[in-house]
Amino acid sequence: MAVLRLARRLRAERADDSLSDGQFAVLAILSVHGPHALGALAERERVTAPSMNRTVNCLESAGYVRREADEDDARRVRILLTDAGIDLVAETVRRRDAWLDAVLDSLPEADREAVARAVPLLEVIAAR
Amino acid sequence: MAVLRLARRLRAERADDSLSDGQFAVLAILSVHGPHALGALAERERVTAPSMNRTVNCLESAGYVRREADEDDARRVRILLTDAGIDLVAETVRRRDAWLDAVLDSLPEADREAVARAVPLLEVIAAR
DNA sequence: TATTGTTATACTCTATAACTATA
DNA sequence: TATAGTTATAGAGTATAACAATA
Repeated sequence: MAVLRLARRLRAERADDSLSDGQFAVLAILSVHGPHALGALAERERVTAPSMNRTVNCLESAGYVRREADEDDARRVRILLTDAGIDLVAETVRRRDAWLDAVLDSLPEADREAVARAVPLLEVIAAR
Repeated sequence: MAVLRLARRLRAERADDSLSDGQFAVLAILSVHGPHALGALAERERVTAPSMNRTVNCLESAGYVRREADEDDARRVRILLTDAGIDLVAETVRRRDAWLDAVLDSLPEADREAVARAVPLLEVIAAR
């Protein structure tokens, strides 16, 4: 329950309220893992290709991603962040970090260490 | 990121795939905090009254909640879990616990303790 | 013939506005 | 007149089915 509640709180801290969670998730993937084909994005987010196509269209209209032709296979497209997309991700990370920093600063040092020790374990659990 | 990912993984462990996250959240509230008026449910979940009304209608049709007239104020309704709703919450909790138990069992004792120490801190952080 | 991306269409969830009944 | 709940209608987001281009 604590994890579900905190996730909800974190999602509220974003840099552009006009974008949905799913749209942000795509920007985050592109930021961390680099350019993707449409199908690869759909698979990572576990949505259908048409659904991801719509999400990418929205992000493209907003100027946060662009499509490039794939050099080797003309059927495929490369979807990548624009400069505006890179900035938006950085700003959102900055806001979340700022919020978390403020909360963590209010905790005693021992509690901060306890949280820090648990984070890699949560990563392991989520990966299962 | 770890929290967001784990929350997503946990939401996947449910006892009835035909119900949405929002519908489950209402069952969880009724289970933990008892019967609620429609407006109180809407406020807790931060959705509008019409939206919550629809959610409650779905849960009522599915047989998981029922409406009772409020004794003191004829405008209000009491929304509460049916026996089937109580069972569904218990089964979902059981499944999530079983999944978490299996994952935690694979960790060394020191890691389990580290996770246990962090949980109340995540509660505190999420409450901010 | 299979694969990648796209378009067409429908369904779910949420929202705002308007309505009913009680206080 | 204000409040609690409901109904009517519209806007996102996702899904399946069908289509176009390429391998």
